[in-house]
Formats: sequence, structure tokens, C-alpha cells
Amino acid sequence: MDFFMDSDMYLRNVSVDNIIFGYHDKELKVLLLRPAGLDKWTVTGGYIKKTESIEQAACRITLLRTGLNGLFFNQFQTFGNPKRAIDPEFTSAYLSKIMGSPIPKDYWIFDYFVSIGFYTLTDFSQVEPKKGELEAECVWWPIKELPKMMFDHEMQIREALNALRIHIAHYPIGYELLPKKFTMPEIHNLYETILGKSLDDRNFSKRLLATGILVKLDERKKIGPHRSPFLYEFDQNLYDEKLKNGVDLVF
Amino acid sequence: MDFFMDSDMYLRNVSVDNIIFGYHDKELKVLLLRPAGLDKWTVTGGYIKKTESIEQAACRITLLRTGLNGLFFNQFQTFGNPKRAIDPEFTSAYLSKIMGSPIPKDYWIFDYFVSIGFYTLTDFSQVEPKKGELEAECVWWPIKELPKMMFDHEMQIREALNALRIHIAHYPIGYELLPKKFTMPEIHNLYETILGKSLDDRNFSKRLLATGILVKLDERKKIGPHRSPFLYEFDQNLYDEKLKNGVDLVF
DNA sequence: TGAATAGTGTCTTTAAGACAGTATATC
DNA sequence: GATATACTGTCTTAAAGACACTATTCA
Repeated sequence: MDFFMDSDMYLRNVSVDNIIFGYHDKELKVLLLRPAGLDKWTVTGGYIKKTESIEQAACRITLLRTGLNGLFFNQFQTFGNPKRAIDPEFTSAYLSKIMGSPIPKDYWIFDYFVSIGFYTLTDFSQVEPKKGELEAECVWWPIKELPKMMFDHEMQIREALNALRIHIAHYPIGYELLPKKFTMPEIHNLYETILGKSLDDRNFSKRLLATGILVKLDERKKIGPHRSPFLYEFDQNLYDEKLKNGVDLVF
Repeated sequence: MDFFMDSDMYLRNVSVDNIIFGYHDKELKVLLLRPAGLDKWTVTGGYIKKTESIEQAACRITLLRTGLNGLFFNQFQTFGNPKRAIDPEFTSAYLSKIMGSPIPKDYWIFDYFVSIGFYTLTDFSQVEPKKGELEAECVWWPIKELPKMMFDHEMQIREALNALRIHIAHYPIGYELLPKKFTMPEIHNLYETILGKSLDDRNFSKRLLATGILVKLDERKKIGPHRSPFLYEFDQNLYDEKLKNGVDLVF
């Protein structure tokens, strides 16, 4: 694993945790890793190269686990306190094994790590999760049934979701999470799923259309034995402008 | 200076920058330091002890510069990219002088620092700024006429102010910035000053009173050859509850 | 009585929120 | 025609925003 072999490449005592949310078909999931030999899970994360920014580190981690570049992401909170020092269970299971020789008790890796939290959004149906050498699994977990988590990662997911909910009240969302052409019920479901509550369909479409970011197409989606919904797409210019300057969509 | 003498006390490659805002009498200021021998200024900041949390570090820095404890503060953003590597001007002016011997070019202090940004609020009339050994000055600067700043600190101040403005749209403010008893015009000025725009006095008091966080006292403030305004104080319980659960005060 | 600031009420406009019936596609 | 989902309009209520006159204190 490159970190221990090339530890001079990385900044010390600071790392990035990247909560990768995936949405598809009414389901919100989060990408988690299970280190080999443990039955606890972690969010994706990694160290920061001396030559890259923290944002570049977050993107690199996303690329590593999803194979995708250019996804929407946001910094939401930085965590740092002495209780975040490395988990003894993790230590015994890995470090000495990997390092070969016994590790001095005052080795710097035992100091605590400040962790910069980002969240990233994608459509999980487009992603083949990629585990690393040290992990047994890399899997999308439904946000409603998380497994046992290591460190403070469950809290981090909670805080990330909270930040995401605040974010979508002030900026448009969906570009990275929906197919290029989508129906009103689809984007309605997206909002309901992320916000975790049901939204009146009439008021929802009224307000969303009022923002102007949607373009109604002259085309319907065929979806079985009932009325076919119209397709929409985002007005790229308007969407980008609202992403920059904000838009009120408090539901 | 303790950092270089006891560098083992501190986390590496990560620090706290603390933008201390001060308000008094229609003026918003920020506490800045001028390192001796330079004509550029910095915000307050410091390193993080291995035994303390990032929040404790921010409070320690506040105490160091203001002598005050228990002020309101918030984390707002973390900055980190290779361009934040130590300023050569700063380096030549200080480091080698302080360290005595020549500093190896690959010494870890030349790697870039991730900086966790906090902002803190206080009433600047209550504060006697305290400079450290390495600084020539520690002074309150009006937010509207900042001097030449080092690093990315001008941007940090801008982002901190932006975060503060968003904050006061969702949480009450004033407890740390106003005297215990204050008048409606005084708190009106506070909001106008922080938001940087004028607010209709009738609508302002209507909405602020509607939150219930103010208690009107049976007492007026004597202020010269004109009508004396009533004094108010915060309803501590309501204020604390709104600080926790939020309140909408978008002006 | 003049100067300076405090204090307050109404109207208009806009947005939020509640609510239910019709339309369409397929079998 | 049965079923399943799409689609849409109106009314009520609450809040935002614009706006101007009277009250008080003191010199």
C-alpha cells in the first residue's frame, strides 16, 4: 500500500474523508469499504499528496473508488480531536503486519489525524465500486441500513447528509444524479429521497418549474401500462448560474 | 517561540486560522497581527497540540490574543493547496534567524499547511489585543479598510464574513456583541453592519420581536437631546434554543 | 421651538401550503 | 373497463416588503 511505502509523499496528520452518496431509482446509498479481516466499515478516504490540493485529493479518492471524474462534490466539515487517534483494533490488525517490524509507540502515525470531510454525488447504477488491496469489500449501502462503522464515520455520514440537505435548499441538484433526460416523477423522487420526506407533487413541480432550470421536451418516457410522463432536461446555462448564485428551493 | 522549540507538541502540516471579528458602535473590525519587520498582516492562527481538538486550538488562540474565553465561534472552511506553502518572505525574515542554523530545504515545515478556518465574535471595546513575541502589532482593523495581507488571508476574511452572514440568517446573534442591556437601534445597527446593508427599521423590529428572543425592559437608555430608547435583553432560554434549533431571520 | 432620534401600523404583493379530480397508457 | 400513474388549478393563509407620520428629549 503506497502510503506506508512512500509516506514522504503525503502530508502528515491530515487526511480526507469522502462520503460518496449514490442515488438511483428512489434509493440513496453510500459507498463503504470493509478492511480485510474486520467486520466494521469505513467511508472512502485517503491521505493528501504534498503536491495536490485537498480538493484534488478528494477527486482522486472518488476516481479511485468509482472510476469517475468530474462529479459534484462539496467540503462540509473538518473533524479533529485526540479521540480520532488511530483505532487500536485497526492498528493491531494491519500496521505491524504491513510494516514488518514493530512500530515505535511514538511513531507519528499514532498522533491523531485531522480529517477534512467532503461529500460527493453520483448515480450508483453507473458505478462499479473498486476496492483497494487492503479491503475485502467496497459496496453501496442503503443510507437507511448502515452496517457497523469504524471511527466516527457514522457521524460523518450523518453530518454529510445534513449538509447535503441544506445544500439542496439553496442550489439546484440532479445533474449528476439523473439521466440526461428525466421525468418530473423521477426528479420528484430524488428530492423526496434525499430530504427523507414526501413532497406534494403539485407544489413541487410548480416551484421547480418556476426556477426556469428545466426544459420540457416534446417527448415522453414509455413506462408500462399507464400514462407516459414527459421528459425534461436541465437548461445548462440556467442550472450553472443557479449553482453559482443560489436559488431558493426550500421544501 | 514555542512552536519551533517544541515542535513535537504539535500536529504537522495542519493549523488553525481564526478570524476574530469585533463589533462595537456600528463598526465591524477584524483582529490582525503584523509580524515584526514586515508590512503585511495576518489573521490570528496557530498550530494544534496533539492533545487538543481543533476547537480547543481555536479557543486557545482566541484566549491568547483577546484574553477572553467562551466567545461564540464557528468552523467555516478548510483551506489546503500547495500554493499555501510557506511564504518565502516570511521564511527568510524569520525561520533561519529563529532556528539559528540553516534549514534543510526538505524540512517538513516547507510542505504546505492545511488550515482549518474558524471565525470568532466579540465586542472589540472589551478587548485589549495581545501580540506575541514575533509580532510588532496586534490591532483591530475596520473590515472596510484592510491592510495588505499575507498568504490567502484576505480571501479567508471574505469567506468568514460570508459564512457569518449566512449564519445570522438562521441563528440569533448579538449575545457576545452587545452589552447585556441594549436598545433596538443598537441591535438594528449590528445587523446592518454585519450584513453590510440597511434594513427597514419597522420591519426589522417587527420580525426580531416576533422570534420571542427579546425581552423589553421597563427602562430607557439616556442618550442625549432626543427621545430615549427602551432597553431590551435576550431571553436566555429562547436564545439558546434558537441557537441550537435555528430560526429564520433572513433580512 | 428646533434638532435629533425613537417608535409604531397599514396596505399590497408574493409565496407557501393544502387540497382532488381528470387524463392517458396498457392489459 | 380496470389499473396504475401523470398531470394540473384554485383557494386560503402567512409572510415579506414598501411606506410616513407621531413621540420624546433636551438645548
